[in-house]
Order: sequence, then structure tokens, then C-alpha cells
Amino acid sequence: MAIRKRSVTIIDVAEAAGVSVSTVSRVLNNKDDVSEETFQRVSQVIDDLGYSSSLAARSMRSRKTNVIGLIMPDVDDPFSVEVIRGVNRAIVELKYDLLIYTNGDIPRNISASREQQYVTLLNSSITDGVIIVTPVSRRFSSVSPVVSVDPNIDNPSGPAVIATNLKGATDAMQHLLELGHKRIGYIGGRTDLLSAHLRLDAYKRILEQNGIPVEQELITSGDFKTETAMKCAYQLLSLDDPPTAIFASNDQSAVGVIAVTEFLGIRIPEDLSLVGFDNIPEAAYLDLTTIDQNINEMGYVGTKMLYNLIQGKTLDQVLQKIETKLIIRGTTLPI
Amino acid sequence: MAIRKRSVTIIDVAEAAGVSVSTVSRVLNNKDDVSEETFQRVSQVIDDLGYSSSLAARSMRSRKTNVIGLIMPDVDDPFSVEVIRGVNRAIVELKYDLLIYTNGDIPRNISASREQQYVTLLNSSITDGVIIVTPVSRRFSSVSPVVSVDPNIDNPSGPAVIATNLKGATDAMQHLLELGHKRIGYIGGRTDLLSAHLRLDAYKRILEQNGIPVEQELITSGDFKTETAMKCAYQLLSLDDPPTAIFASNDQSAVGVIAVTEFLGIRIPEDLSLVGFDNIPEAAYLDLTTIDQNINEMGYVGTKMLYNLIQGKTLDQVLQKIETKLIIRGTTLPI
DNA sequence: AGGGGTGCCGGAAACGTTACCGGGAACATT
DNA sequence: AATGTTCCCGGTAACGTTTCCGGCACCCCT
Repeated sequence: MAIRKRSVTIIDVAEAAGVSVSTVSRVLNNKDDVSEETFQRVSQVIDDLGYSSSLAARSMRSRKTNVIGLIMPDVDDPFSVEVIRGVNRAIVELKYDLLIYTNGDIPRNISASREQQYVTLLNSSITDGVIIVTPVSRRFSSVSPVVSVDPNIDNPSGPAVIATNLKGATDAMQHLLELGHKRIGYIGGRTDLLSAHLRLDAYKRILEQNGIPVEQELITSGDFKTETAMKCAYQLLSLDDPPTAIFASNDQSAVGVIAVTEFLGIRIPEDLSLVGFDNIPEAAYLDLTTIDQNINEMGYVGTKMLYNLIQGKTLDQVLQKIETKLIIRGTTLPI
Repeated sequence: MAIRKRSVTIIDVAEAAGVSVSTVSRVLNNKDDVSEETFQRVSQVIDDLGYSSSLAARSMRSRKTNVIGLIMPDVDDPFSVEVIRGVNRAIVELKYDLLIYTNGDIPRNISASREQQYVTLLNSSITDGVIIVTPVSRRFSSVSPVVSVDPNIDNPSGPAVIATNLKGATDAMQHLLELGHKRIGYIGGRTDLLSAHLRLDAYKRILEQNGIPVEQELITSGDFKTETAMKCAYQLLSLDDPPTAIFASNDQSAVGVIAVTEFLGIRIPEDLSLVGFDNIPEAAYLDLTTIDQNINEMGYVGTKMLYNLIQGKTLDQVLQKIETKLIIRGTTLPI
């Protein structure tokens, strides 16, 4: 489907139309100091030749592309997909185009310098601004604006969108306690992510506040993936004194718990209550009680912030907090 | 999080390292005629300055970016997401980077010239090749290879990945007939897409082959979206002589059917059998009988094809057919 | 000792575009 | 009639890279 041939440049158009390169450029960018007649003629030639200006060359010279960049470590997991959806929603409204950049792997020890590289890659070239998801860097050096979504640091120094992780995890735990659960297992997330730490902190704190001892055997360490969570769940449910409830640090981990309980013949919620985190679309199908993180909204809000920054406005809120919400469904029951 | 400043260029690096621009370029591209010592020194400076070369400038000059482009009309629906996943899987293997381009809207009458623009946009600039999803064009003019995934034309003239739509739909219908269903409703897809036509064709043909008259009242026209499908389902189920089974032209439409049956108090599969198409992830949760289109694999195979083309190889198969497969789950039952 | 490699590096052109400057023609103003 | 103004348009210098060409040392031969 691809015909190999040298691509047609602005020079070809200029020659064919019998005008200068400058004039063609003016036509392309809708500058007004071109006579109606010339404009038509050049436009016609552009159509005939199927010419389209090179993004590379264009953005190298002028700094306005109408394209927003989105940098993600991964594009495969539900979290990322939801962010994309949110960003997409915003760019449609704003009439921007979107360029998602990913190298597809999730380097465990992603470095700040690597992030900086990605930002520069898109930024200094082909986008008007960049959204970066779960970065570890505190700040980026960049000619155009950068907004962080769900950053991995306590207090980012630049514009960022964060979820109220601590509150969410607290709500989840409180819900389980109110149902009478006292022996609650925990499945942890990736230790390199701040959100995982915050959720674990909440888990411990709530227990302590309610006079329940924190037991190490109830705390397992996963990585936000279903497979690992299955091992954790198995470990928890094989204890001599197994928990009556499990708080999984994200929904994908909760999926793992469900799989294991089915295998072991343990009924949810009758034998075991289960709470997840994130409220990914699957959660609704599984009727999973979880914490809605409104990931979609995070992408949307981040994009709107970026847009304002591109327009040169100053933000009223540099740090946007998206409220989490407890969604009670069918996987939790009083003890 | 963005410090506005002029970005650091190769010239800055050259000056700081006390070498020429050419040498820095050589270091960047791992050319071998640089002394070990110089290489180290320049590398150090690059790190210190946080330099990253401009994709725009780079690709303007040399035609090798190690980036694959993916053009999609929409990035929101499950089909697209699955394609992305498949492409992602491939680029990780191939150690390529991925640039997804979308303008987020789904122009009903997307034109060939517009598609050509997108291809040129990415292609003649910043990617080594492009994958385009559900294009209407027969061929693209491009300096680098283009692979079509699920093209909207009967016999694309270039490299393409297609699913065996006709066979899939045939299998679905055959399955229903084998279960004894004779009155089968149909919910159509977007009329501008080839796949929708093929599926409808199969529906009609199978009925005819089995001596069952094709009734217009059993054929409704949707658009692959859940909402529209709900109207169609309502329409079908309100008939004086309602169908005992429904073949929905994609899974999202099937979801609409399920929603309506729940509302109407109709039980699936006892009162109504239901078959979808696509096998999106949700289908498993809904226990929906469907045709697996292996969308993921389509993205994967397309990327591999593109890679070979980039490497200058010729393809043994210009047209790759991905086999569909009937997945029998819990929404179909003998009459 | 002179010639031919070889290893390393710098200079300059080129990529396709836009921004800036300036200039000619036509028209309006004193 | 001379002087501005306005409307178009062309020439040229950037933008940040890579590639090509060539050149200076140095070493190894004979």
C-alpha cells in the first residue's frame, strides 16, 4: 500500500505554482497577505500534488504544532488506557491532536534523566506541551509546559494532577472495619511507586488507630499485577488463621484474589470480603467494591491544565487533587 | 514542573566537551571512529547537560528514527485499545519506540486525502514506518512503508492485516442454527465499514442456505455502539414474534442487548441466545458467546510486517489473514 | 627514510520549513 | 508632481541534525 517515492516538498509546490517558497508557506499557514487569486492557485497545486508539510521541518522552525504529547511508561495496563481516554476526551474538545509516546517497557528503576530525555524528545520538537504519567522527577527542563499526572513524589514542584491516595485507602479500610472485619490481609503494589506506599501507610495507620495490631503475615508485597497478586492471595488464604477480608492495593490485584478464591472454593463475599483500588472498567463487571480514582478525569484535567499553560495563562491551582470515592459493590459483606 | 529555557543543543554539548559538532553526533549514533577517551568525555557532558537530540532535526536529516507510527481514528473504543496492545507487544520485542497519532474524532466520512495527510505527517518526518487502522484508502503515497490493519476495502493493494470476517460471522450463525434457532435477529454495524457489510452478508447467506427466509424486520442497523444497539435490541424484542436469538455485529452491541434484556426481564440464555463479535476483554466477564477476532494479534502481526518492510525485506504474505474463532460461552443455549 | 595505511576528528553542505526584511507596483494623498 | 501607504511577493537566514569529504597525526612497512 506504500508507493516508495521521494516525498513532495514545498519547493515542488512553489515551482508548480510558479510562485516563491515563501508564498506557499504563507498559503499553508493562512497568512493574510496573499492575493485571493494566488491563494486559490497554490491551494489547487497543493491538492493536486497531495502535498503535506513535514512535521519535523515545520516544528523545527516554528514553535507551534497544535499537538499535545503524552508520555507513558506503559500503554498496556488499564490505568494507562484510562488516562489515554481522559486525555483524548480533552483534546477533542480543545481541537488539538495527540501524540502518545511509549517505549513499551516499564523499567523498574526508571531514572529522572531518562524521563527528561523523553520530554525533550517530544517537546523540543513536535508538540506544544507534554503530559507525563507517573514520573519520578521533581521537575523537568523544557521549553514548553509539562504537566505530571499521578507523579511519584510527595510534593511535585510543578503542575500536577494527583489522586487522594491516602484518603482513598483510608476509606477502604474504614469500610471493612465498619463491616466488623478485624483480620484484614493486604496485597501491596509496586514499591517504586508512591501510591503504593501511601496505600500501605493508610492500611497500617487505620489498624493502629482502631487498636488492631499490624501483623506482618497479613501484609504481602505485590506489584500491581494480577499474577503476582495471585501468589499473595494464596499466601494469605493459606495462613493458619486466614483473614476475613483483603484489601488489594489495586483492582488488578483484586482480580488475582478472585481467581484464587475460585480455585480454592472460597466464596466472595460470604467467606471473604474484598476491596480493590482504581475502579477500572472491569471492576463493574466483577461487581468489585473498590475505590474510584477517576483516572479518566485525571487525564482530562491534566490536559486542560496543559492547555492553559500553552496559552500562557497561569494556573489557579498548580496541584490538582482528584477526589477518590468509595464504591460499594458486591464483594464486601459484614462479618 | 517545567522550567522555561532554551533547550540544550548539540552545539552546546560540543562546546562544553571541546570537540566539534560532528564528533558529538558520532558519539550519539555510536559510530565507531571515535576514540574511547573522547567518547567517554562527550557522553559525560551529554549526561550532565541532560541533552537529548531533537527528533525533528534528526529525522529531517537522516531517515532513521527507530520509531513506528500508529494512526488511529479513535483511541477510545475497545477495538483500538486492543490494537494498541498488540502493536505495543511487538515494539517491545523489536526494541522500537511507538508514536500513536490520533485526532480523537471519528469523521463519518473520513476521506482518503485526509488519511494521506496523516500518513505524510508522521511518515515523511518522524517515523520509520506507519501502521494505519481501518483506512478507506487503497494505497498511500509515502517514502516509508505503510501497513493497513483491518482496511475498509475489499482487496487492498498494499500490505494489510485482515480478519476473516465472513468466516467468523458464518460460524456465529451456524452455531445458532445448530442450536435449533430459526428466528434470529441481527444488529448491524457502521455502514461505512466493510466489516459490517461482510457480517451482514454472512447472516443473510447462511439463512438462505438453510432455507430460512430473510425477514427485514429482524435486521436492525446499529453503529457498533452500545447505546444504538440498545434501541435495536428493544426494537427486535418488541416484535409480535420476537427472535429466539440475536447475532450482534460486535460485542459492544451485544452489551446493549444484555442491558435491554435485563430491563425487560428477559433471561439470557434461557429466553434469548446471544452471539457477539470481536471478543473484547469485557466479553469474558459477561460470559458472552462471541467470535474471537484476535484484534491484539492483528496489531502484532501488522507491526512485524512493517518491521520487515523497514528492513527492506519483501513479505512472503502481503495480505495476512488472522483467523477468527468461535468462542462458546454462556449466552447461547439450544432452543 | 619515504610511502601507505589507519584512526580520529573538523568543516561545510544539506534536510524542509518559517520568519524576517525589503522591494516593486498600484493607488491615494497633499 | 512628488510623496506616502498599502498590498503582494521574493530572497535569505535561520532551526538542529547528520553525512560527506578531507586532513592531520601516528604507526608500520619495506
